[in-house]
Amino acid sequence: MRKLKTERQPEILDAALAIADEHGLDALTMRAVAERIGVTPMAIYGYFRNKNELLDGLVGRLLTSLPQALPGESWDQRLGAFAWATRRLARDHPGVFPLLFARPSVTPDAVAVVDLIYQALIDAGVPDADVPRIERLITTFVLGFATSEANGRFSASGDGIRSRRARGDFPAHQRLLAHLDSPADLDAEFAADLADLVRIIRPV
Amino acid sequence: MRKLKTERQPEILDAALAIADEHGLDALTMRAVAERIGVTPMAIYGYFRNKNELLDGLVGRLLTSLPQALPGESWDQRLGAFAWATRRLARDHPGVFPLLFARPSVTPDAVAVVDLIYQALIDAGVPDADVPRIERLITTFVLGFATSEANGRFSASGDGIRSRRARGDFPAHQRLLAHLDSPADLDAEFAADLADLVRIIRPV
DNA sequence: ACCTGAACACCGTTCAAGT
DNA sequence: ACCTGAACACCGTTCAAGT
Repeated sequence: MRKLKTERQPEILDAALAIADEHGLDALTMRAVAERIGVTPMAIYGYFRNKNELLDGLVGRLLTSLPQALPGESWDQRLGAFAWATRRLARDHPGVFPLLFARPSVTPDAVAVVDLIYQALIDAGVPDADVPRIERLITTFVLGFATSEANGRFSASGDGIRSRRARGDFPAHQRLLAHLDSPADLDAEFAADLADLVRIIRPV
Repeated sequence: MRKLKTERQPEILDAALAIADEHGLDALTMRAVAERIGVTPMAIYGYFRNKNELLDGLVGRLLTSLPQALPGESWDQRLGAFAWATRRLARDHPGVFPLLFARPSVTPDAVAVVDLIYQALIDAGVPDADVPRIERLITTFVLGFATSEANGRFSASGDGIRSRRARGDFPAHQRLLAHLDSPADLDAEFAADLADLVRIIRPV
């Protein structure tokens, strides 16, 4: 198992991210990355053992770009900052973002993010024994929401499609017709969801 | 745009699902599917326009296998049935399940599932205007939880890895050490999460 | 009406060689 | 120490042909 070079790793990840952002995840090939940094495909293998490790590197890159906690912020401010930053990440990098769900992240970058959330929950008064569960609850939702947006899972149901389906034997759709095709202000929806989730956390 | 044959579609989807279940999503190639049903790769293209449509078919197959609502069940029974069935689906088909997040599902199968949840929320007393948002909130979490499990996002943090990371500058991890490596009874955790979410729904 | 065969333009990755 | 060139074993998909 040869030792990997690290010098040009950031440059390679930059190129990979740019390709995915511009042309989608499918266009992210070793050959394309190589061409972008002006090198032969095989040169990449000096820096990443294979494509999977390159994708892991990309996930790490996304995670480190999340904001650190600022001193003096309240726990719900810190939680909100994390949530909104995550969502913005998905909007900025819709091609790569879903990888966060696919690859279990135990890199130091990932742990740092988790630690931030743990601390916020502790400060909120969540019992120690419940903190890890609530952390998974929150991040699962936030990641899921952001991934849904990145993949178009929400927007595809707007735009008249769903209401057109409302005939037939979908009685609840029929009843809710007036509420189905709103242009879906996802900012407001996300804010409302976060408020609901915080109600779970907040000590009674 | 030639008309597709439909006769052998179920047979093809069965084969595709079996391959993904047995050898993972990466092994699901047109060539492998063809071989499994004893046909040339090009024969598949008579039934699915391309590989993407075959994957869409697979998603549809998963959705239709979710249980219908039984008459006489309370709204939280119906919601719970959906949630647990979804999670079992992810355990039975970890390779394909994450596709549910990737592909916006507006097929009749998908709408049927959504309609079931809409009705449960209506019965729970959620105001009509809030029902679509709460539906997205619930399904995003349930799908996210099940996908996390299927992808090993949760289990990878158990098994000592996380606690080993707890040194260094991760103070919250340090404090929670005793609670980090529990073998993670995910059944109990999922149940607790659902109970918390139902508290959002249940009218005060 | 349904399927096959051969071919094309790609992949990720290996190995041995070059400077 | 770092990179290249050629090759291998795959992909999805096209087109024209077979029965």
